Amino acid sequence: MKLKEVVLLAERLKGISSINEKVSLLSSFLKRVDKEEGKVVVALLIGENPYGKVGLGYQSLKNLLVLKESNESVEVSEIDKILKELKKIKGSDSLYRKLNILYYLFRKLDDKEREYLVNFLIGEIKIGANKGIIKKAIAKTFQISEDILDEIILKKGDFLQVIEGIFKEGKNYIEKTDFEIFQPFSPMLANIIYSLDELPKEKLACEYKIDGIRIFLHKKDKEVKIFSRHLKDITNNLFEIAEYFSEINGDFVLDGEVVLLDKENKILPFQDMMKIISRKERERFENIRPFFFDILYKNGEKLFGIPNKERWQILSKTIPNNLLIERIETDDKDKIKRFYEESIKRGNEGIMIKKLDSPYFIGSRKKYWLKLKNFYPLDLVILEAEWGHGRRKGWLSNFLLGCLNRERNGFLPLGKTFKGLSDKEFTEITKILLTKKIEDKEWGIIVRPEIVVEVFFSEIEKSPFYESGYALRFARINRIRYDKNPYEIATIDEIIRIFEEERKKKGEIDIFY
DNA sequence: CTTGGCTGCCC
DNA sequence: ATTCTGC
DNA sequence: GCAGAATGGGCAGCCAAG
Repeated sequence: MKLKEVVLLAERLKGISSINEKVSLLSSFLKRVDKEEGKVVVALLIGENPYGKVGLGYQSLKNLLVLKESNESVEVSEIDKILKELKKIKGSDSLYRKLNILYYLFRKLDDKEREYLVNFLIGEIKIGANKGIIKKAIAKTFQISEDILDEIILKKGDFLQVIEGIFKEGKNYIEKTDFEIFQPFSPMLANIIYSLDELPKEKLACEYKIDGIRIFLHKKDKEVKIFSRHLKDITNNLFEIAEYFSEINGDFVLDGEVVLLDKENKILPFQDMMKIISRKERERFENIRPFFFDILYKNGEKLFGIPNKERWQILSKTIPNNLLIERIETDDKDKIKRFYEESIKRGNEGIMIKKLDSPYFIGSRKKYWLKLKNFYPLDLVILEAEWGHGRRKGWLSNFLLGCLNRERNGFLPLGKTFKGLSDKEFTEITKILLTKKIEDKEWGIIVRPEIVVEVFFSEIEKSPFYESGYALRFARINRIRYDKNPYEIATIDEIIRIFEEERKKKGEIDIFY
């Protein structure tokens, strides 16, 4: 199979909107793909390097795009080899050596192939045929039911590994595949809600939502491995937890969240925690603290399918109780409200709300888990706006927000947001902002600070980048305040006040014993 | 040896 | 991580 | 109801350049 054929297919897929049509085109294409090439062809289509990220982004690769066009044909198996090679290159001059390999490859390609490969390497393939569509096509090609395929992918946790297995072994692969301990799987995720009125009317589990790092802890005999939300092995970053658990009875897989505590057992702010935890080498930290809320495997038995309530009971009997997340089970909305308020008071992000009878759905965001998070409103002004890309082409779609400075005669930046506006509002705000333009830039425009927007955000962080010294976390625009002028917006003193109050709240936390 | 750009990965 | 949109 | 696209702040680590 030639690379050119894959690129051509991708181009055709881009132009098709019907899912069925995409699937049948893909399916007839995949039938022509050799057993050994299956993995790399699918990898090219979904834009995921089977050997992992190679440390090259657009800035490093852009020069390869301007080479003189050629038209030799390159086999996908050659691409496969090169991807493997790139992954191995490390150390001094590595950038040069990587680009050198790519240079010899790119010399043989035409412009379309080059553009495609660059997008592939930086993880920006967008042809409207991602894993979901490929899954349907594979199911059709190999006559496997979609549900079974789903199950296998979730159990193995690695999409391309499953694709390779199916190409090489067909239906036999399906029969012998099952969940194994130490093999990470994607986390179950939650949908956001904004008010308790959105709750289903039934008895529910509510848990504190702590602002830390999601972890999966696998243990068998004395061996422990810890994985992150994106399946990275972070055992070394959390060695204290691994050591602690290796002495606990039983084999199991746990789902939880980890934070650091200061000397008074208060949770450190997210930024401070990241500074310590993400270091490769660091001193032992006594107050590293995991909280667990789920168990998916115990002593040889998989627990994905049993109800949440039962998993919680098993979890309670498996680990020391002070490592369980704070949790209540109730159908009383007032109780939930008080639980939420208490969680916020203690400096947490909010609460998780879970259906008691729901299984653990690996890797999917369904309605069985909900999250309710705290946020603040502020009126701010737009200082700059950036042109959007892709489906946002032609709109100003990313806005630098500012607050008033102390003397009330200027504005200070607090970070950007691209969230909250509908397509219609983007059209509208683009028109308005263009009338306020001071200066054209390659990336967008600088505007007179006159458009006031109401912004919701979850937290204020210290910023080493923005002039104000602060930045908003998870900012989104709630509405355009046509009624307000820029001298009525939030001041930097207000920002600092909220920041300090938040930190004080963190000081109030004491759920440890 | 220091600085700064880029990447990957936390949220 | 959040948000909106198209299917 | 879900997947996909567009894009946020900030950290450490790695490498290139000065």
